[in-house]
Parts: sequence; structure tokens; C-alpha cells
Amino acid sequence: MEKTKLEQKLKARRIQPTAMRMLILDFLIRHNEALGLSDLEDHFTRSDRTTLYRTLKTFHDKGMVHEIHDESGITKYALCSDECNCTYPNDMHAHFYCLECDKTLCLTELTVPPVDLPENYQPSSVNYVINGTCSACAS
Amino acid sequence: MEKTKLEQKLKARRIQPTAMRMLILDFLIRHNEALGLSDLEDHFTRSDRTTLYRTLKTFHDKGMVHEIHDESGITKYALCSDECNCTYPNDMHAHFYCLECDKTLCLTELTVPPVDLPENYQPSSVNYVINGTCSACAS
DNA sequence: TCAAACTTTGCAATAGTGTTGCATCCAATT
DNA sequence: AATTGGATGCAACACTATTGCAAAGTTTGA
Ligand SMILES: [Mn+2]
Ligand SMILES: [Mn+2]
Ligand SMILES: [Zn+2]
Ligand SMILES: [Zn+2]
Repeated sequence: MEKTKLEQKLKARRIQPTAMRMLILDFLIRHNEALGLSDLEDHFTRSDRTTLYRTLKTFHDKGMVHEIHDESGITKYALCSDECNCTYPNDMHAHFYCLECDKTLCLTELTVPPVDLPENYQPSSVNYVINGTCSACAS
Repeated sequence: MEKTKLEQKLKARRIQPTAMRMLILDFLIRHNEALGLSDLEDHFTRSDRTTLYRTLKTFHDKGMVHEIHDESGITKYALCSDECNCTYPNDMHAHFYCLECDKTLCLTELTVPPVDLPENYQPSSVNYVINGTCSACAS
């Protein structure tokens, strides 16, 4: 994606657009799967773990990405859509974790249904992961 | 719970009923929240981490408990009902993770609805966690 | 233009959780 | 009693996440 577009996206979330952050944002955009810190480490070999870690943290704090917790035990991050505020239940969707290839996908079409919680339980977000075998691994 | 009852429950899942396992099972029964390894460590101070770890692993392998992955990053375990085989979607229910007190509850009433996955995606289980504030922390 | 103030990055160390190898113990079986 | 297999304890390790601090870079306002 063009540099100016990346800059805009970062600024829209009130994130200072540094070179590193634009590279990482671009990387996230190119991959439509949720990525963990180690995935960034593998690709940005010249950059320090900590920078990558803190970039993900900043992105998360500013609502640029959402966290997904799956059976891998690794915290994964996926881009939010531009309009997303990660509010419950509107912006919440399901995810698919493939037990074979270890990849996690956003099922953005699959919005979570609001549910009836017990008295006095206040929901704020959802972590919804369906485990199984993805289409690539099924064939 | 009485010793013989605990023995029965373990044998029903083809788990050798040792003293330690009965104590841990009893502990899980007494707490209706999902527990992590460290919770067991805190209580069974005279026992070794590894034994507790392997007991949970055995319980999980034999279908006595199910794993829950929430925002805490800690793998938590909760007892399955006697009839549960952890099959999708019948035995799958939602969970509630309180961001204040860090506790995770089984919402056994809240069975997950089967969903329409993309072509060739094979689901086998679900990790469904609703985050928010529990009734105890709301008041 | 320069210095002060603030932010980002890199390096090192540490914390926290989960996992394994191996020796010993124990209980069931013959 | 000897044999056998599983359970436990101890130690070490692997992997991920997190923090402190100093250096480098950037913005801001005399
Ligand atoms: Mn997602
Ligand atoms: Mn449960
Ligand atoms: Zn796959
Ligand atoms: Zn609570």
C-alpha cells in the first residue's frame, strides 16, 4: 500500500506514523490472517523484538488491531476494519483456528449473536474461536 | 465429595484413581470456576507443579475437563459434565471472563449455535469467551 | 537555529507459563 | 517375593511476554 495511505490510516487512529509502524501496518494488511509477535520477528529480522512488541501494543491500545486468543497459546493480532471500534456486540466476529497449520483467520462475515447473560453480568467484548481444519489443510 | 464417588468418576473416564487425582478432582468440583495450573499450585502447596500439570493434562486427555483460553493468557480447566464428550456443537458452551477479578466461568446454559463456515472448513470444537464484568464485581 | 522536551527504538535482563527427562517411588500382578 | 507399569518429584529447559534504561530520533518553542 502507498505510503501516504498508510500514514492516513495511522493518523486516523492517532498513532504517530513512523517508518517502522508503516512497515508493520503494511505487513498486517498484506496478510489476511491473524499474526503473533513471532511472525513479525521472522519477517522483520533487522528490527528488535521489543519494537515489534510495542508496536503491536500501541496498535491494540489505539484500536487499530484486535487480539485473538486461541489454542496455540500465542496472542495473535488482526487488523480492525476502518469503522471498527471493537464494541460489543456490533464489531465482534468469530475466528477460525486451524489445528493443522496453526493459522488463525478472521471470519468477519460471522458476527457473534448477542446472548442472554446471567443477571448483572456486563459484557464488553468477545473472544470467539472455532477450531478445526481449514480448507487448505482439508484437501 | 465422598471418596467412592470420586473414584467412580475417575474410573468412568478410565483414569486410575490415585489419592492425588481424587484430591484434585474434589477441588475442581468444589470450585465452579475454571482453574489454571497456578490455582492448583496455590492450594496443593505440598505437591509438585509437575504432578498437578500432568494431572490436568491427563484429565484433559481423558475428557474429564475442557480447556478455556481467555485474555488472561493462562490455560484454564473446567470440569465436563458426566455426559459430555466435548463434541461440536452439542457439548460446547460459552464462558465468561471477568476483566476485574480474572475469574472464568462456564455458562453451561449458553450452548454455542452451529454456524455456517466457509466452504471446506471442518469445525471440531469452539473456544467461546465473553469478556466483561461479573455480577460480584459489578456491585 | 539551537536547545529543550518528548517519543521511539534497541539492548539487556527478567518474569511467567508451560513442558520434558530422568530417577524414584508405589501399587498392582504374577 | 520379584516383576512390571504407572505416578510422582526434582531439576532443567523452552517459549512467550514484559520491563528498565540508555541511545537515537523527532517535534516544539524560544
Ligand atoms: Mn478478527
Ligand atoms: Mn466450560
Ligand atoms: Zn490449516
Ligand atoms: Zn469479577
